[in-house]
Amino acid sequence: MALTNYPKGLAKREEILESALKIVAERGYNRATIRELAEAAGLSKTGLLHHFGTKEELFAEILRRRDQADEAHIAQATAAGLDPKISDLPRLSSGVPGLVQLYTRFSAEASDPEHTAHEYFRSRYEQARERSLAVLERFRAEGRLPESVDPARAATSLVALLDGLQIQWLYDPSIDMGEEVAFFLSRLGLDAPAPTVG
Amino acid sequence: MALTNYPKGLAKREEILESALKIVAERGYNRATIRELAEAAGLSKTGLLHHFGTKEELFAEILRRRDQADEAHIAQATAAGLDPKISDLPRLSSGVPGLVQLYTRFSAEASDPEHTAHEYFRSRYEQARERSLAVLERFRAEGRLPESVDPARAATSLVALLDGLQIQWLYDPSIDMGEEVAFFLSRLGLDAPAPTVG
DNA sequence: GTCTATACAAAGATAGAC
DNA sequence: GTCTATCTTTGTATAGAC
Repeated sequence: MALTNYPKGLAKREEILESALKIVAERGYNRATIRELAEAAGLSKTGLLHHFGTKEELFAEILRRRDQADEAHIAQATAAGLDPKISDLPRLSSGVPGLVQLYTRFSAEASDPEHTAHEYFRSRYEQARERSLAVLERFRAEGRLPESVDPARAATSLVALLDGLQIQWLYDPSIDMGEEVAFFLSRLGLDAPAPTVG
Repeated sequence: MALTNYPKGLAKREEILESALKIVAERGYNRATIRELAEAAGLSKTGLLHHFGTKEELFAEILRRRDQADEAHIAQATAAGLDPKISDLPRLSSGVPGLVQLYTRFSAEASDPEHTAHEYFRSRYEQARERSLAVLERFRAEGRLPESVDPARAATSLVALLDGLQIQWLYDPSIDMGEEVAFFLSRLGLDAPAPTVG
């Protein structure tokens, strides 16, 4: 099990991730077996495992990519002076059923401290809370967030809300995650305009 | 694969569920294999499967039991005139790591419409929203909930919050789910005393 | 390093005897 | 109603070819 940095290996990993992402997005996590992912990438089971070691590590990598893609979107929008809204977050990767399923299931599975991806999720949640907290504290400093709101509690709740909404949305796509988040933010007592990410 | 109603079968199923619940609660879902659950219940793999058909149905039944136990707790407290608080909800079965892991992972897995437990979760979420909505509308009628709050949105968010908090709590047990829920309810503008369930 | 073929273990499910 | 034996699928480990 490698993870080399040679050009050919890098390229192949990229190719594998891309086709795996497509399969998961289209057919869901349940149906994504190693054999299937390998075929889609045009190599044997073991050929695929050579690049990622285990199935779990492959999926962990897919989720890291998802995070990166979301980051990139936000950074790009910010650079373009678009001031991305927090309530737009669900419209990113959180709107792709297969990925949401992968993310939710994996986050439950990896709650076992022995799991390969445990540390990834632990620190991911920690960071999510910290980032939310930083945004809320900025609002506080700007006088846009009431003194009665504990930013730390609000940050944890916001992260939880995003996770929970994704699950319900899988069962009922008519749920408007963006509106729900906007609702929550408005209940925090944030004054207009709509709060931004960065 | 049966699910008979003969006394002996019923008793055995009860016994299986009880020992399975214990194993899942103690060691988590990942490590709970059919073989292990069968041994704990004192029969063979197939002996166990005879009673539930598939692994998935066994676990679905465990979750139904969890719901029923929670219901019973609430009903009992209500009968005793204790007026159970919404913010106490997380202290019920939501405080048992193995069960929370099972619940979360299963809810993600069963988002696939083909999954045995899909309908169970779909209607469970629907009911959870409806019940929350009913409570909030009662508060509205009593003049305790501001007109500015859309009860339906608040209900969906409340259910999502409970789900999301459980996941984060698996990774960081220092998160106080009860306090977070109380925080959310207070941001809805509910006046004291703390809102009750029934 | 990259990859294939073979072999293997564990899990869930099925068939049929008792 | 329960068991033994069998089958299939999944993920993984090993050996070795290019």
